[in-house]
Amino acid sequence: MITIYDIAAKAKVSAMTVSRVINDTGRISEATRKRVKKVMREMNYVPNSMARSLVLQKSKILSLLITDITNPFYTTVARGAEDTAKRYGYRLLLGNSDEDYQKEKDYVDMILSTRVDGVLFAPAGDMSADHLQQLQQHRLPFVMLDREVPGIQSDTVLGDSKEGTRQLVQHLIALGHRRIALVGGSQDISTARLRQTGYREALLLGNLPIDEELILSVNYREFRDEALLDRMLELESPPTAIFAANNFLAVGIIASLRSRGLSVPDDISVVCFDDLGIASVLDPFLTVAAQPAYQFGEIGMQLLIERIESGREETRNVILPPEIIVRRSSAPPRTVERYERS
Amino acid sequence: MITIYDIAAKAKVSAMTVSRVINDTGRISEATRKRVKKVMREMNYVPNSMARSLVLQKSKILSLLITDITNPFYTTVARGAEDTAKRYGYRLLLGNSDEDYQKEKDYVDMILSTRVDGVLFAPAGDMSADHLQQLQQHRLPFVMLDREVPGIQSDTVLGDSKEGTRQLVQHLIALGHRRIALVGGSQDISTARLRQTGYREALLLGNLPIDEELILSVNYREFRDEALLDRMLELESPPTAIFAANNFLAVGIIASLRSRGLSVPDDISVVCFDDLGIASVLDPFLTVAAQPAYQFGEIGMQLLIERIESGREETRNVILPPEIIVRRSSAPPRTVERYERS
DNA sequence: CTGAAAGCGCTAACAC
DNA sequence: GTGTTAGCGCTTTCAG
Repeated sequence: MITIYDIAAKAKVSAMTVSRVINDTGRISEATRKRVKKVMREMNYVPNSMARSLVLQKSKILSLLITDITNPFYTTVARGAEDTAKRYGYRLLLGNSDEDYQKEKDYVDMILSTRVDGVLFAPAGDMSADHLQQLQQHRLPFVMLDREVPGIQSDTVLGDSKEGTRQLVQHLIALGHRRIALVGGSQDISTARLRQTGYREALLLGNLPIDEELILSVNYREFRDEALLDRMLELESPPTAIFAANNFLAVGIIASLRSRGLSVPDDISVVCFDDLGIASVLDPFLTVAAQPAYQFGEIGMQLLIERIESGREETRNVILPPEIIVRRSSAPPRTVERYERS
Repeated sequence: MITIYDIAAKAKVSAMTVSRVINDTGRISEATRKRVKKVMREMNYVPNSMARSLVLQKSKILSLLITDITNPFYTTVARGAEDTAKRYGYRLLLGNSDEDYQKEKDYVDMILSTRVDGVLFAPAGDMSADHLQQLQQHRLPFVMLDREVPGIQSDTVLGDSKEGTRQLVQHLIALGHRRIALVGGSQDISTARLRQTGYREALLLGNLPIDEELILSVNYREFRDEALLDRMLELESPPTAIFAANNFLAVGIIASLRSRGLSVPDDISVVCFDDLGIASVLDPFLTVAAQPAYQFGEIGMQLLIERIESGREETRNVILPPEIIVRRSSAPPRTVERYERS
């Protein structure tokens, strides 16, 4: 491995001079600078950023920890984060917690030992508090992304789950739906809670009763609760519409419904939070509350980097509103349809 | 920052002993081991992996460089790579070249200076040879992913572009299509070349003439060549089917066709390489040659790690065959349909 | 404008 | 079983 000493020897200067050339610091005569640069090129020298990090006590590495790298929402977040990190000269260490607290913990340990300069952190849920506190204990700056965690104070970039859900459910009500189900996420995730709250508020505002039998809490990542869905569909008065708390749930539910011979939206409407990426271009089908995912990543990174570099102390909390996009998956319920036609 | 010396002092041992406890090396009495561990816990000590890397001359960091983090194919590759890296105790540095040689170069420099142990590398194209050679010069192990680069010898994990394309085009021919267009990628990308070759072979095998007017080479990442498409559609004898060289192109083309009032597959069939992730669950529409993306990432990582850890010298080349999935976007051409019905 | 010495946090090699 | 010494590649500080 070639070091600055090799360069120094060949260029007949000291290691310090080489260092100064690399970092453009201090005064150096144009002659030696040129000579050193030439030698570096000839020897294919690449500075060792690990060694640099060790003495500088900063790594120029940031970590992005997300919960599902396969979900188009987080994929786009990652793109925003990556672009922005690169623009500011940071490298990006990627972590995927899979909504799993244990994996998340492993990553936090790894992040700490890597001495990254900061973390853009999408928590798996409320129990991530332990992990976040660990970061705080080590004075490692972080920005919480997409979800907040009770008891943890930090910069945040969040959507507006309650408001988006309210609008989506009100859209269903306006279409004439009276029996609207909620398939939400685990209640230890802030967005899942807020989406349930938004749902309840919308029903209240619409003077509709809240039926606990129409409320499900399942795993965010994948819908496989066929039995629960069955039970709901076999109720005396089954739902005519379903609000799914995220895109993956919606897709799973629609697949389930279809396998039962039910059609969306003819038999039942489905709407959800978060858009579907390329799927929506091919087939604009799902009515959604689309969130500006790229900006989640971009703004999150900017807050993080700014905090690292400026040492800002006050926390900043950004809320990015969703956009309701009405498409074919939501339609009036059958009964109303018949009624209006008659 | 807490170091092993702090731990050593408090536990009344030498730094070396602490190091041995951390790494589980050498013989240590159970008593001191316990004492040291206790102190480490009390002081919230986390080893500094940078310092460790510096002396060990290996970082336990691998780099994943892909060309489009937004494409479901690479997203799934990333998931396979990430899972596997984690399983073997490696961290993952993420890079996104955007099919851009300059960005790719920036990442290669960054990778080199980070002293990662290896790279899983999806090259932007043939001109990535420079970058790959740079890696070789520095003896940095890498595995080429998805695309090969002429003149570069290394482990590879590739699909079978020619064969997949041949099958897809033969499927179109079997449906009765005689005028089949190719919308392919830039010819400095190995998969784009092979897909064009497969296309030509299929036509030859089907005794169909090759019409250069039906062959387009555009940017892989996004279809925005409306004028070229227009020209093709206005030919005296326009295509009744289009083979798109990847998923994003297919989606772009379908959107374009629809904006012209053309329906897929009623007016024109479209098939492509690579599936669409969640989009295919929601709406199984596109006929595709689906590649096992997760395995691209998983096997690529395994080859890389094995090469790093075993020092294997011979190169290994894995080919993962695609699976043809016939769906609604391909149907017999109108004329034939009429003919068969009469 | 350039250099020498010291140290970032850790571990390999060698004592005892 | 445990400790000492030296050094990984770099930059800071202080001299000159």
